[in-house]
Amino acid sequence: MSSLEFAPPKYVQIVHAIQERIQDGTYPVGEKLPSESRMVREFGAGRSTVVRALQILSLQGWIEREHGRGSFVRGIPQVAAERSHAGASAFDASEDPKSSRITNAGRESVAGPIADALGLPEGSPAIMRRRLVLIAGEPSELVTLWFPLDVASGTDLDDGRVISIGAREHLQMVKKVRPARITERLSARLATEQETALLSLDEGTPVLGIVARILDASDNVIAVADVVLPGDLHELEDSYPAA
Amino acid sequence: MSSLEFAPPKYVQIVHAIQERIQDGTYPVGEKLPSESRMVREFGAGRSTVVRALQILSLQGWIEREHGRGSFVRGIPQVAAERSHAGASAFDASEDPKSSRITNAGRESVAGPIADALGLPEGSPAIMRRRLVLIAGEPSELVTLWFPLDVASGTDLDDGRVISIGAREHLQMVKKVRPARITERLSARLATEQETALLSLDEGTPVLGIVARILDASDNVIAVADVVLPGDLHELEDSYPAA
DNA sequence: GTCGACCACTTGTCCGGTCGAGTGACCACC
DNA sequence: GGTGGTCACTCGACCGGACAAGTGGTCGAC
Repeated sequence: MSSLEFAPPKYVQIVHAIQERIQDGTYPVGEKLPSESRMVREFGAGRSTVVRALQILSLQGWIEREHGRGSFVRGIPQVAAERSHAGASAFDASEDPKSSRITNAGRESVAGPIADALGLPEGSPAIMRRRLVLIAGEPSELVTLWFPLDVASGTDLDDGRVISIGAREHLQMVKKVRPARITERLSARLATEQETALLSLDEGTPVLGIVARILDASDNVIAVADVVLPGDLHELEDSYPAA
Repeated sequence: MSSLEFAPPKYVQIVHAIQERIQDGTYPVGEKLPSESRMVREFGAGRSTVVRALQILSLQGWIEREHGRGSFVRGIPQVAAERSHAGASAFDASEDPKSSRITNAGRESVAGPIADALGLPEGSPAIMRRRLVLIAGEPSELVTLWFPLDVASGTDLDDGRVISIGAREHLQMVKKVRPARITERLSARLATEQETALLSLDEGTPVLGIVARILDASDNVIAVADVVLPGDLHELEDSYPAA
């Protein structure tokens, strides 16, 4: 197979060329790019092809286009450091016996924020699956996944044995449900007695508590992830543009 | 002035028309949109104008385009509920005496995470501006803004009097600095003695601690916001797509 | 029933052209 | 020195055309 078969479209080639020149300093931050008509000549392309490339670079944050003035280098866009989305991670994780342990699984009654998150009345039954995440063999995080009965029926989620592919994959495979969106609530509180015991914490240790609802495309709850992160072990990071 | 002067570009009109039809059910979710050439005829536009509109709708998540098949309705994109960005809010807020009180302001030495965040050696001087946020007259949040000396010079930030427009506007006006990006670190910890006193907390109260770096377009730190949210009063919310 | 060819339809890429709107520099006039 | 007009340059919107690549249905041959 000839390498010609894999040539990206011209507009993509222009995007890449300009990105490289910004990265290697040929086009310094704050400076003006060559005009569209110069680029037309340089790249041997049509103007709208060049414009298409420039519009993509503008959308991505590499450059800024000003009507009547030209295009200016903004710089290498900082890829928004993807916030460690604790809820998503908890739901997505595979169950590796080297780094986690299923503490229990089965049918339980829901209460408080979990009942709210599942949209069930207090005391309703749901399927619960709890695991302790270990780092270097030490308890680091407690994750409890909750599933509505109808979602969990026909799966192994209520069984204490390891599902090595993890709950999400298992659910997708067996029930064909796909998560579309996740909403999280996050607070600082003191660890409960149970959490203190399972996580081997000191009495009165502050934790980050995260309750994440895992929703499908129709906004039905397919799972709730209850994540407990001891304050002295965990810090969440986030990065976003200023308005 | 004739209303014609405010007519949006044609491609924007097409975007809006299609959005409305998706919203009112004319184009149901999952169904196929009319082809490009049909739209050319309907909207009396050029094909590339129609394509431009469709590409925007695709980028926004309203539709999905498949080569050789057509365009399909995805649905009304869930606007990611903007996470309450505590760091940004803290930096942006105006200083309204009805809802906040400046507790102190002036030159201080930096230490620990604040020194790190400012990129200064331990013990270096910086300008500090602390305010207590009140809700219904009760202490609710403690915000300490830190500024490098060079950034704060020539401003009123080290003065305890109220800057009603807020630190950010003041800084932008006086020093022409513009924030471009914000990075946050967030943890659960116990309130310090000072925080306990200022916020009228019980001993040993867990708080959400947020240290936000406010960066300009060249990634220089223009401010650090140190935000303390008592756990029993505050909960952060976030919403994001599942991968 | 299966497979391949053909066809109509569809989107993807690319080109070239025109006109409008905006910017900044320069020059003439007051 | 200030103001207004002009000009060259620049990007924004829009059009039309051509060819490539992909999809799905139909039909004929085996």
